[in-house]
Amino acid sequence: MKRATLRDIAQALGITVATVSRALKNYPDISAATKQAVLAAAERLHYAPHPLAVKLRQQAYKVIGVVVPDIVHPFFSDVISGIVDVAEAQGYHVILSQSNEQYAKEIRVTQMLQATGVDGLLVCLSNETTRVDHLRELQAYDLPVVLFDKVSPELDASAVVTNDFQGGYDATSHLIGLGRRRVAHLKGTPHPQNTQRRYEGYQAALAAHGLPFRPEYVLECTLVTHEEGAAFTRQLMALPEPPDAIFAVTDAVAIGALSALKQLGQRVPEDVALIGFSDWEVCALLDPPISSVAQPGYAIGRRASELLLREIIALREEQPLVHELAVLDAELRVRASSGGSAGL
Amino acid sequence: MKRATLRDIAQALGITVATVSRALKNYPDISAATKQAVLAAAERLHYAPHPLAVKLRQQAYKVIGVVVPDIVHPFFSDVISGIVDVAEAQGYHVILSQSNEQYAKEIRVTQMLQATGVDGLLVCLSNETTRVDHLRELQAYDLPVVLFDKVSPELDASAVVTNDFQGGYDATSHLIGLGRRRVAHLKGTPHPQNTQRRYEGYQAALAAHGLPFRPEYVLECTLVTHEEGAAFTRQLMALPEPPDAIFAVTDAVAIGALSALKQLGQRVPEDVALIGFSDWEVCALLDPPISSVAQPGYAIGRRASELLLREIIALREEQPLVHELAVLDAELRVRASSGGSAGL
DNA sequence: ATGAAAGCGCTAACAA
DNA sequence: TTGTTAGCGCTTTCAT
Repeated sequence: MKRATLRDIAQALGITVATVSRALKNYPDISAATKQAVLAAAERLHYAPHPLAVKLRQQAYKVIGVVVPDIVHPFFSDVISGIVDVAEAQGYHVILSQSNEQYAKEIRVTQMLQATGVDGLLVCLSNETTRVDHLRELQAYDLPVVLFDKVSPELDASAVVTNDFQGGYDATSHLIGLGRRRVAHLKGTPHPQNTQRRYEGYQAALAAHGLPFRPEYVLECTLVTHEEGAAFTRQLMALPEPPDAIFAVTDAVAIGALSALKQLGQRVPEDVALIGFSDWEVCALLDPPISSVAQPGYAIGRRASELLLREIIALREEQPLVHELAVLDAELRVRASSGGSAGL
Repeated sequence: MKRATLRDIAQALGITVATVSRALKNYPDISAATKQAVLAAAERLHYAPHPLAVKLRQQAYKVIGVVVPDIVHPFFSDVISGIVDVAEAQGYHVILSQSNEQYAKEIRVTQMLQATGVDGLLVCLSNETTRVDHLRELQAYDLPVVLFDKVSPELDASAVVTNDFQGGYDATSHLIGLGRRRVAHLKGTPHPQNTQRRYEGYQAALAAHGLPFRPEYVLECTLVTHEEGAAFTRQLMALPEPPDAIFAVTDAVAIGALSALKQLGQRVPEDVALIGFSDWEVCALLDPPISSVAQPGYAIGRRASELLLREIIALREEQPLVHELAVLDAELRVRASSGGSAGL
């Protein structure tokens, strides 16, 4: 069945497309009779407006593009879900792309998305990305861009991020609050900045509680795998004065730390308390369940989507557009690995 | 900066848009001089074709719509990733929607996607969905639809599914091959059919190995949570003759079974061997690591995407379109919970 | 209350 | 080799 157009209806009724168009969107000056006839014909012919034609005419696509490093990732699934929910509620659709953490692919997909005619772009930078010219370029074409999670201060754009500093601070304070005085940190790399902020939060918490910063208690994970977590934990426990608590930059690292500790015969949390970051579902299922700091993925997605849609609308109405940085708090989820009672 | 159009270039050069259009897509009959001039002007003005105009003209959007019950789900993430990879390689974009397992929302989003003008639709039916008229309707408008994972024989369309029967058969045979003779199954509900097929595979494996089907060894999970898995496992172990192996319809159920078994002092796999379905990442991290049957999510996404794109092209070229049902095998991942050596 | 016509930006058959 | 023209399907101003 061929798609019905306005002209099909017009011809069937012996009137013009203009009249049909008006009847369909109940314009004031239209006779009840023609309106009925048009509606009936539209129904009968299964008429639906051609979206491309409408959008070409109105110069608005009602589609936003999203670029994440990796679709298959619990955090990004959450974010995407938040983005989609907000966008759909406002009649927008979401086109999804992944950069696979590659700078070159990020450039390619952002350009493809622009070429597809999206009204705006939501981007989480890849780990490889240090320059943001490809995004500045898009902005130069009046395409609003909002960054989330992994962002860059280089780009003059709205952004939504987790409060990693607060997360790191809370995790460390929590361990100290348990009475631990030798708190180690398995940190991430300086770039991207997210994990660096967690490290700063760790340092700030030590300072705030009057504990010394001991460089031998800080090891830098470059792979951020559980194997690395296990290896570094063995290294920490081999110190003359081993730590009595470990804050891992990520749950993968924390899981590795847990298995290493168990293997070394250390009790968790009695001998060594442990906390991770991200709050993967696994954390709750391990033995003991691992405490973790939950990132507000869904909320980040919603917020980013809201900011972008606002900018799209502001742009269309030629209103001034002021960028906003939203920092959403991470939430401490205490479980047995840093259990309050057992740990003291 | 306003978007440059063909006319901008044409005016700047004192030629017509047709010539510009041709120069830009290196048509044969075009003078080297004008071609250079056009290219230079296009570059200077940052010209990019307006996607909506191109697509309206060519009646092809190069966008496909995807409907999944839930974006935040490891299996669907895999599928989506496969879909996106294939689509992007062919210059198509992917619009993502979720039905939240609700029939009404599924209808709404499929219609929204049609209204957005996608070239085709990839749908995983919600658990609530029993009727498929909303999809037949789309097909009637020449919109190709390909189902995946949760499909319906009611719809005359291509489909891509996991071989759940084979997965259930393999899991059960594996347990029997370990020497187990009292194999229980924590099954799913009859609808959707996926888990029913696993159950049928279980039954077939019993029969194939000459073991009796014992109804008291089969319990139906309606919530499919780990709490339910734990409760049913306690129920199984309270039987006069408790099972020596359990095949759980899902990893969540298997995880619950594992914790119940440990709590009851049963050794896994020595006393009771255990296997789940889906191969969640957690499985490998638990103690003992749980064997599971992996669903080929990424491959399903790729295949579904390929089938849909093929149908879109066939439709455009008015070629006959023959539907295809692709059944992809599930893969047994043996771990310690059904460890070959320890279990005998 | 309705029609005629222009135009969104692009492509392509036909002319010259 | 380039221009002219028509048209994709729709909206909207201007005229009637």
